[in-house]
Amino acid sequence: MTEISNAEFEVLEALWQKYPASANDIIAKLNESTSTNANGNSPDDKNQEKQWHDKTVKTLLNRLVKKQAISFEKQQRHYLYSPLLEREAYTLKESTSLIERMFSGKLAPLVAGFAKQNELNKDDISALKSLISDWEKNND
Amino acid sequence: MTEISNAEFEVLEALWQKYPASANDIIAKLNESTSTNANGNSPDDKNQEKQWHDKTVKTLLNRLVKKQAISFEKQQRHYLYSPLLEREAYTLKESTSLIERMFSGKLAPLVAGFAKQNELNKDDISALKSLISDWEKNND
DNA sequence: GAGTTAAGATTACATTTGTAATCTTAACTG
DNA sequence: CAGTTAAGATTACAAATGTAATCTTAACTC
Repeated sequence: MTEISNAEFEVLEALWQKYPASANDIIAKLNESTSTNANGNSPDDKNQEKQWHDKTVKTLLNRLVKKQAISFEKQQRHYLYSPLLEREAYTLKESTSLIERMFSGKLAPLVAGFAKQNELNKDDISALKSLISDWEKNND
Repeated sequence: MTEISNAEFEVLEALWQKYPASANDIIAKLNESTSTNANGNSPDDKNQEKQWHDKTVKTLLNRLVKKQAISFEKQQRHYLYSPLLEREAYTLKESTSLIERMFSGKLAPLVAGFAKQNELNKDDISALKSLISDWEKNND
């Protein structure tokens, strides 16, 4: 399958969150501010969430259809899109590819890089421990 | 700084392995077979290591210089290149970026994805455990 | 039913990327 | 020293990508 570009991935993300979805749903989701807006941000602050132009998103939807990453079904005047690609499958593929390319396929060096640069906190560690103990439960 | 493309990254990899290096050193390193050649592979088997054309590599070296990822010093007729970018810094940046984009910045979900698809083996687990215990030694 | 919208389709266009070929020129060679 | 060579510089060019604008036309509106 063809590669999904970064911009296409963001559109897919919006779709994965809720589907089937119309182009407008997706555009709206992409443009809704993800920042905590409940704290009196002034309108001109630096909350520069990228604004997606509707034509841009439609182009990307088209490309995703061509790449068979999403499908659509006609609904009156507009389409309802759905992902054909599962998020988990995609993220695993991308993760694997990065780890393959930069860490000879080994996960530990990636984690080690994080540790070394103090990018790990207590939560990360306990999450990892819990994953490990799960793994050990299933592989003894 | 500008982004490093995939092909550029492979050239950088060759340079990181040994530098300073001439263009020819780098081309040679890129083209040396990484597969286990000690087992009587026939010459026409499917060991299709990508062959790098020298012009291609030189273009990429040029682009890396422009992107300030590598430097060079003139040496008689040719140049000796060296990385300006550290491998660890680069891989950390890329890892962080991927984790940011697909896992909300959390490392655990990436690892969980691996675990779920049976991409983890005993070695990975013990490497992770060892990283964790190191981390805990330094953060108590 | 005629006119207006608005969805999606098609076209556009600059940049980046992969992949080289050609050009310049300093350096080796006889 | 003149000729040849080979490094790096410059140019090339198609495909992918980000980012839209324009075109078509089916569907609402009056």
